[in-house]
Amino acid sequence: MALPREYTNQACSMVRALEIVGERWTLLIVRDAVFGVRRFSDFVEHLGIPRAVLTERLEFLIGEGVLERVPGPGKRSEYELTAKGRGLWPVVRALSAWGDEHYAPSGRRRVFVHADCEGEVAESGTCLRCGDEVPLAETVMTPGPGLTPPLPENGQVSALLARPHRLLQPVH
Amino acid sequence: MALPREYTNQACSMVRALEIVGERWTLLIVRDAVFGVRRFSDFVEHLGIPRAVLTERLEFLIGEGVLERVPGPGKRSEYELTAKGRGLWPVVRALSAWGDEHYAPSGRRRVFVHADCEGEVAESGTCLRCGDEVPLAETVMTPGPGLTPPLPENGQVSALLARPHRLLQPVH
DNA sequence: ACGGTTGGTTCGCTGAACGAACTCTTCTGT
DNA sequence: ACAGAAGAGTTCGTTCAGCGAACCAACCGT
Repeated sequence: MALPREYTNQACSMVRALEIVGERWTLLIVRDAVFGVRRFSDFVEHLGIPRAVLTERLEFLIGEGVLERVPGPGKRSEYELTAKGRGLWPVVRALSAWGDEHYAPSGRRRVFVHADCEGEVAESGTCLRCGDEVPLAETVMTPGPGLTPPLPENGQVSALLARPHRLLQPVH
Repeated sequence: MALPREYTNQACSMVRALEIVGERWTLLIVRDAVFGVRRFSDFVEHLGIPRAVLTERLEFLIGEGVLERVPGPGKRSEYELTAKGRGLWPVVRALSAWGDEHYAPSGRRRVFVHADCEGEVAESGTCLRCGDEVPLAETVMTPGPGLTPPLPENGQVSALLARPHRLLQPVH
């Protein structure tokens, strides 16, 4: 390919979007960030991504303004979604919904709930009870009937992420 | 990687979804199919995808039940979205919307309209005028202010796709 | 009969992903 | 204060998917 992530010069916004988040691992990193993962080693553990690839992707996403590096406890850096990155939530939700519908034989794996009113968040992003558009920070992830409990060998990040929790809330 | 499109064994539906449509080119093929592209040569022309890769992707998507091969005029085969494939429309819409928002300096490139009532289709997939969920086949793509008119050297498929038309309607 | 179009296949090349090992810094426990 | 562990990457050799140009076979209009 001419340049790594370049597609053709199409006048299409989806092409632009895919040039940012269309590479292997990238959307999974964004999803994990939405779910509260913030540390390098937690991404490595949870995703099984090669460390060099993770380094490159984080750098790239920071450069594109999807993530930003923030100082964590100690001098450790953590990675946090920007507003632009949080704007990818509908993409993550739509993909998860499609996967749930076609590849979850024993029912949905995750159900998202509006924290304020406890209504379920529909695929469109609105609350089925109150009808409002549910912002990311007011969305609670709850395990659905199809979610197999995480095995110990999948590491503790998996276990933490499988517990009901508010999105964007750091797992640690 | 262990297997080509395998990620780790995560109990996550988005991972499953990405194993199907997460590879380079795959979502662009789906988008083109939504926009009415049906022929091998049209995909090649419009996407600039290597023919061998297109062959492999089409085969894979058929195997996964996202596309199906239908006989076209002559003995030519064409590729058509299945119901499962049409279910990816929210993903395409969400990605396009994000791209439009962040990478379209002179305004949105494409605006989707509800054919029946002429209301605009929001990012959530509902019609802003009548409030209904707009099915794919009743959605009309119209060029937005940010759409640069396709150049002749981009081929005639680009030109056809830039004209207002109903989604899923074959371009030829 | 035959030149063009369509729908692929073949093939050598290159670059990205892989994973295991290594480095450097910062905590933590004693 | 010091040893060891953990965190956050870097380095490196291998492998494999994507690339593009060329090739091929069937069909189509004339």
